[in-house]
Amino acid sequence: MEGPSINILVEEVKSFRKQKIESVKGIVTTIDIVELTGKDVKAFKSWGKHFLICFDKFYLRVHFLMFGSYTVNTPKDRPSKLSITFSNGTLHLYTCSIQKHPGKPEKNYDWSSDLMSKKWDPALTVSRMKKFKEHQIADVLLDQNIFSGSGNIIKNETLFWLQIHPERLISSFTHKQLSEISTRTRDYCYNFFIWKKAYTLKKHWKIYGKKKCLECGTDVLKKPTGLTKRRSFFCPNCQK
DNA sequence: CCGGTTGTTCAGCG
DNA sequence: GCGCTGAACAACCG
Repeated sequence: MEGPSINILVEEVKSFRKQKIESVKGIVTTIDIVELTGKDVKAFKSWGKHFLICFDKFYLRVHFLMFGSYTVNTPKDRPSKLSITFSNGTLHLYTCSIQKHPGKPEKNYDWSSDLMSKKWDPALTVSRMKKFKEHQIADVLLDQNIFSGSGNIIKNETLFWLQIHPERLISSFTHKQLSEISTRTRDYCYNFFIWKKAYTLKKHWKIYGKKKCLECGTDVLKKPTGLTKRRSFFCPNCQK
């Protein structure tokens, strides 16, 4: 699950904000769920791919990784990791990593790297990119400390949009190009958010999962690239 | 039905 | 203590 999806989740649970937890259940073992009962949720936040459930003196950090999912109200046909019931509904979390952290998330998170945040800072992003001169752009676009919330779909689609080869090194770009890459990645995240809410995300994929380049008809290459070895889909003709 | 994956963490090594 | 590698985990889709 990529960053924009977490922002959609935050929207979906808006009605639970500032509500008291009536009951909890789940198979999660990393936290003590009993103590959640009766507490008020102060806020739901996101940072990158992290979904944060904030309480007065601590917060829960939920990460959905590859296979995580959630539902609001309608449970799935298997036990949830954690289900939180309020007077007006229940949030069910499945197959995710849940951690409890003391204090406020503001102490641990810097939103200047979060692509979906109002605090996202393009100049800081470019300066962070420049520290990885000999790394491939595809790897840097997956680095959560630089592009918090970016994932493999966002990486591939943004690089195709920019007609950039995923294995190009950071050192091969000018400052202006790095700036362009960062702002387009942010723009793609906003599109992802809109498209996903409209259930038209897949329809907009131009390279991810494709066999032929939609621009020129060339066979799309599908290759594990860089240190991360995540699959890069790219057109060897269009992307330089 | 099998192979692949919208991802991260950690053990083990040199 | 570092950088690097591969394993482990997990559920759904085509």
